[in-house]
Amino acid sequence: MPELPEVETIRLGLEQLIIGQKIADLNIINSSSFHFISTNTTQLIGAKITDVVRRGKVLIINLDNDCAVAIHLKMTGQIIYIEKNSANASPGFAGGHPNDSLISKLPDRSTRVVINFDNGHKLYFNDQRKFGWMRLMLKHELSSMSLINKMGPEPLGEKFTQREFEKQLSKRSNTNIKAALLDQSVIAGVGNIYADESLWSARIHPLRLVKTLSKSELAKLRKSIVAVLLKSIASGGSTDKNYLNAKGEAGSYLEFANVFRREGLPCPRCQSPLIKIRVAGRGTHVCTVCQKP
DNA sequence: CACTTGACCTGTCCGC
DNA sequence: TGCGGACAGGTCAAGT
Repeated sequence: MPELPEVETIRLGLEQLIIGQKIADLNIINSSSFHFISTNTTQLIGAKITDVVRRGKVLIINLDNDCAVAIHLKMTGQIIYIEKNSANASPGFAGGHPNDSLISKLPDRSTRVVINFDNGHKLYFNDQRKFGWMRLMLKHELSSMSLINKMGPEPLGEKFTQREFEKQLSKRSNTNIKAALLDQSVIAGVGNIYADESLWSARIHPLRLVKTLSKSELAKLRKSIVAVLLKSIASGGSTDKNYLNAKGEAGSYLEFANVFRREGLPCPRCQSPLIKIRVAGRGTHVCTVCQKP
């Protein structure tokens, strides 16, 4: 379930851990978890990592040649970096690895791919449900990948203005607002957790049709999306079951969540019990007093 | 065309 | 205790 804040947290971690490192070899344990798009392993071996970027929920590791590794974690994917001999204090993890118990367990049965660096450090791609993927591809083909070229604006980017938000939503005017927020071509990176949290914050019921929302409601919603995403990044993302950052650490945002996975508990604003319904095929958390249908 | 639903997977939890 | 089934949700293909 990694959404924008979780992928961004991983990106921030990888940025300090793997830039400049040289890839020695690749161990593909589950073949459907790693795709070669107009490429092969020779383009990976010996390449150095130059930078790590993100587009929506997609993580992109750029190499010092014409290739990049694109990664989608879908629901249960993890990208975890482990240093050689990391049980001992090492330069990257003074005092030991933040999650020593994890190290002794990797690789485990959810490990799908391992990237080995020439210094002995490793990058694990774990994915319990095998929905996620890594793709070695040519950089110039990244922007034409259908997933990316259809993506809407980055909600934390300068182009995510009120005018742009309204324009994007007008593409889905006849559907409910929750389905629209989950549509990556409307906004990139919002998933189930942050759709629910943003709608609660803006006091909008998830089933409201987009075309019935007033300008002021849409303004409140846009601000709520930005605020919720920023707060989650500051908390290291949300760990529900599987999510861990690049160092193997959980995120704490769910401690601050107002509605997500809180059905039966009192609404933090009005104290009436939160309920769980199904919208756009997803479990959806709502306060029907604050968020009028 | 616009929108909704099912498939892809595996682990966990619930009821019997 | 064991077993079947529901559930978790991101994206794409198929269906309405």
